[in-house]
Amino acid sequence: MYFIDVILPIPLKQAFTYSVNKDEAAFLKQGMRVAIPFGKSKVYTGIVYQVHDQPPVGYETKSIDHILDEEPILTAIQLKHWEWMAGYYMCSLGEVIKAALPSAFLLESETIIKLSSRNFQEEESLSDDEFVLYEALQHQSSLHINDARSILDRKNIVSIIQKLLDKNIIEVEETVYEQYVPKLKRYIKLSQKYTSEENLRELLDSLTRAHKQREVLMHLFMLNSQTQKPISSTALQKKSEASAATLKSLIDKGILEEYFIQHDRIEFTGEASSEIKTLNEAQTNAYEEIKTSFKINDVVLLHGVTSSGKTEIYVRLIEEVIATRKQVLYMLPEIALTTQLITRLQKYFGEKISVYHSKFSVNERVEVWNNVLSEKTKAQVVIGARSSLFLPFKNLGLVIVDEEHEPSFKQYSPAPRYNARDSAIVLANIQKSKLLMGSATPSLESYHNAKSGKFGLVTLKKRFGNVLMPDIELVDIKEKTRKKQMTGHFSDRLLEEMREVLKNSEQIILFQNRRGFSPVVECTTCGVSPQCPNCDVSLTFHQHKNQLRCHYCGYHMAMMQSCIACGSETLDTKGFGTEQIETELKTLFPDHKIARMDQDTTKGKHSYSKLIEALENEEIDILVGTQMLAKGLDFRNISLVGVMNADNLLNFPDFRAHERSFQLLQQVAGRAGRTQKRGKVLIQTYNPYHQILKQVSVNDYEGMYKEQLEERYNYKYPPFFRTIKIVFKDKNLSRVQKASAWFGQALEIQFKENILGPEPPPIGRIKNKYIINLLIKIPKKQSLEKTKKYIENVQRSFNSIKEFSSVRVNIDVDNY
DNA sequence: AGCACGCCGACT
DNA sequence: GTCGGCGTGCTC
Repeated sequence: MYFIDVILPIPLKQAFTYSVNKDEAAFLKQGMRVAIPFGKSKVYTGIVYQVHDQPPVGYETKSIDHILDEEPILTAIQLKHWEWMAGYYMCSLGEVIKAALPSAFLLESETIIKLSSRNFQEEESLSDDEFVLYEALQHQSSLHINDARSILDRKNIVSIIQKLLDKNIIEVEETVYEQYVPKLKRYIKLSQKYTSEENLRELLDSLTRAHKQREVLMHLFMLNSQTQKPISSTALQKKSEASAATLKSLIDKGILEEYFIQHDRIEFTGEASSEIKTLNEAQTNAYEEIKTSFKINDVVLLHGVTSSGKTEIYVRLIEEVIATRKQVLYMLPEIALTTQLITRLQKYFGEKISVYHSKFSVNERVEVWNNVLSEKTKAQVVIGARSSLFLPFKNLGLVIVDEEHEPSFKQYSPAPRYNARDSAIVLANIQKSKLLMGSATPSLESYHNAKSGKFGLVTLKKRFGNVLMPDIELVDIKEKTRKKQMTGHFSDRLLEEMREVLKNSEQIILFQNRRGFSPVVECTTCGVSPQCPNCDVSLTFHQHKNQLRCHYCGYHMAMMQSCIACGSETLDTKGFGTEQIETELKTLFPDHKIARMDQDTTKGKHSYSKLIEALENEEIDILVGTQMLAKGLDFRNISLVGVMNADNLLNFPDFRAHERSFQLLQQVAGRAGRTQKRGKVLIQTYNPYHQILKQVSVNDYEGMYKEQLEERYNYKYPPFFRTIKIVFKDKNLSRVQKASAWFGQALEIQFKENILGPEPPPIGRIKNKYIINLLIKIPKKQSLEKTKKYIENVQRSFNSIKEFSSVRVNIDVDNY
């Protein structure tokens, strides 16, 4: 007897054992996919973990459905990395697999209903619904379970299907199908029998009356003489201006033959056109320093101010690594994966670059995956978002984590709640590869690691081409309001600068860290503002649709005319967002082109790049936007950046709020003046004496670092303490309170004062679930391993308490 | 996580 | 009386 242990993409920690026959056992290897029956009626895709001959005790094994792969689709090294992730982030290996594999690899079964082969006569014995289904099956040979649902227009159809099954009228089948469909491209060639000159002449003579067809043939010959490559049907059609019908009739006559070749969906056809730029002195120094540092450090942090030309240094390093035939992973936050950067890299590396991120279709992802797995040159350099660290690299030489400080490298939900930057360090270590992280504003942890000698540190202080750092000015809007020098949300200083810039026909970016028109609607009579029925938040007003929306659950309703509570029509909007700034701008500068960039205006697939393009072509004078503006955009002609209100950043209830504000403001400021002229940045605030704002205005990263580090030390936060957050959710408030209190007490026995909470987060209810948090602070000298073990034990006891069985518990390791 | 099984209230 | 709501427990 032979068995395989299979990992399923579900949050269960154990592997499942299935029986296989001798041939299967000989064929199967770790990392192949198998379709297996699971539970009463499901078929899942599992990953083979181990093939062995030890029968399990205590249960009967099922046998597998079928094998899905010829070769393993993942490597032993990957599994090792994933197991580390599962252990470190306290989740199941299955959850890691679910996040790691392109969804096209993980098939699930679907129920198909068919008419039974047996003849059935007594139609009158059927109920109405049964008869409708029966009749539908007379016309269609098989039905999808969802089809059946829509035919009957009801949710629960299982009972009806069950009855039909009992009466032997229908049969059901579970089918699994491969989602990945290779893309085939059609090519045309002349049929074999016309290769001889004689036959060919005869053929052409016979076509004297069919002008169109003759034309097509002539063009085919022409194309054939021009290139050795196969002629695609689309190219031929285009050249000869023939219709698909003409082509088809030639094929039908047997004159032409069609054939298909499998193609990758994403293909870069251009050549590497640009020479890699020569580095300036500062860059060369940094480059040399990185290389020296790599000799003793596996991880190096490159701290380079905005637009100091970090990318060129990366390019040089990548070039060097791929020359040794090794693979390179270049990770970026999702938002920075703009076409701008990709085209730039393609110009250097041509078709050696593959892109991998969530905007790509499942099929495209499978192709990149397979190319990496088989070490194709076209995937020698992969540029991608956080999930690209799951790709099956075999021979990784360099990992670059750009914009290392970006919060989007951390996945919060669902599990695995991993930090891609940290996981990449482990990946590089397993792969014996070097890792370079870069940022203009490194995260405190990374900078601390570099300062304390754990990472190498290389600094780049000058902007490229000796462009000056922007001139940053703080504007006190409290005083401006008092002196009545505000027009809407614009101070006289900001307007003054804006006019100046527009006069010189240069461009302006305005930054407002809040989307929507105005977050809150409030009744000035009774003070009530409309709340989301499912979450503990106020609804926000969106002008263009004239509706109120919840950002957490998507609930929306039409904007009301009068207050729901008191009925008076004294509704006012409080706070302000990008949409309102845009509206104000239109009245202030009616002759200028104004655009807005936020989640609402960049929903469409190309809307983002369209906006960027319009900005580059200087079709936009003023761009208003959110966070998005701060990430990796590179514009020539922006000479003024305005921050509408810096305070709502600073007042965020999080231990990183100050660090984040500094980073964000620095990044936004970095958008200004990327050419010779010195850029101007105006930051409007109610509190111009805030330390962080002062530090931003004089570019004092070092000062910010020192001060924040001290605060972290005093308040026991990273990098001095690690934290693990445990989140409890339930739709019953008192039940979560009780459950979290129980859990908290159990932890306190061991960790004493290092347990914070349980306490509800600022938003205590989302999607009708009440939330309570518990935070564990772990001193450096306390073993992380043992701490997690202890938490696991507590959780085990917790799970055995029936009263708490409905409470969801999420554990988030390094929840920052 | 799904998903079936089982028990209890609102209706054709 | 059934339909369909959700709590409970299991999956090799």
